[in-house]
Amino acid sequence: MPTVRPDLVPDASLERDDMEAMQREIADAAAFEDDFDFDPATLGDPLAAASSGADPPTVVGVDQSFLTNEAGDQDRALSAVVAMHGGEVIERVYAVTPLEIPYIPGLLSFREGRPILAALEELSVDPDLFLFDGSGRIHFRQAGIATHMGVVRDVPSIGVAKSLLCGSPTDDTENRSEGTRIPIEANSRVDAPDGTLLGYAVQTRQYDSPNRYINPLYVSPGHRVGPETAADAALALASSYKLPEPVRLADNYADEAKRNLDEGT
DNA sequence: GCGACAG
DNA sequence: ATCTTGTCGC
Repeated sequence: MPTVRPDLVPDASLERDDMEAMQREIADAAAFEDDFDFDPATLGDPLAAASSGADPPTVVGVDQSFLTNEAGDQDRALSAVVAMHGGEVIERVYAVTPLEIPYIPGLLSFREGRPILAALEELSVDPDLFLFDGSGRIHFRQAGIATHMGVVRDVPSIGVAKSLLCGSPTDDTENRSEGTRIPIEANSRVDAPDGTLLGYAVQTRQYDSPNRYINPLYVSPGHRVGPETAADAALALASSYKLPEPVRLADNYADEAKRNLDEGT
């Protein structure tokens, strides 16, 4: 899994304008349609995959936690990576790297991209698909963190966000039933023609009760995955929880590794 | 000037 | 993201 586009590796020392210019380049280089080798039908049920003889893809979830120094400032990012194959965790790695810039909406990958790439260096298995905690094409310049990382490594990737950065749902997304997907289209805030399909609000889980409900996930193509497949994958990989299993476990692992480091200090 | 804003 | 107890509902 080499870095195919070293020229697009996020550089936190760039000026804002240059970061945005790079994001437009990334969006140009990205493929927002299916282009992968594995059979997407094998994503959900490992049993079906096994009996069909198809080899399920190695799916890698990525998430971050943050470490603070003595002064109480967030100065390091901890990137956690969990690799799964046929529903089983086959590898977990993490990396800690210094943080260079604050969180700025739209420029997340310039804050978290380096730590993520550092963690991916530690990974020994070959990923077939990345799942990131954040947006892909649902982004002002169609280059969210899932798109950025996917293009740099040229690995199919999907963005899974818990809230909507930009774009507009074509319908009410509140309190929908499990399995529902509502299109998210480009609006005036997005660098794409109005109405361009950017992704979906996907309801992976829902309660039965009438007086409480779960919010949807905002799923979008990162690279080499179309919007339908991105939504399909999120639904197939979410078993008992709202988040798809690879990202949920990466989430847990990021917290666990952080706790272990804090205790040793 | 006002509003919106992944993690 | 992170700081955090209790509390509501199944």
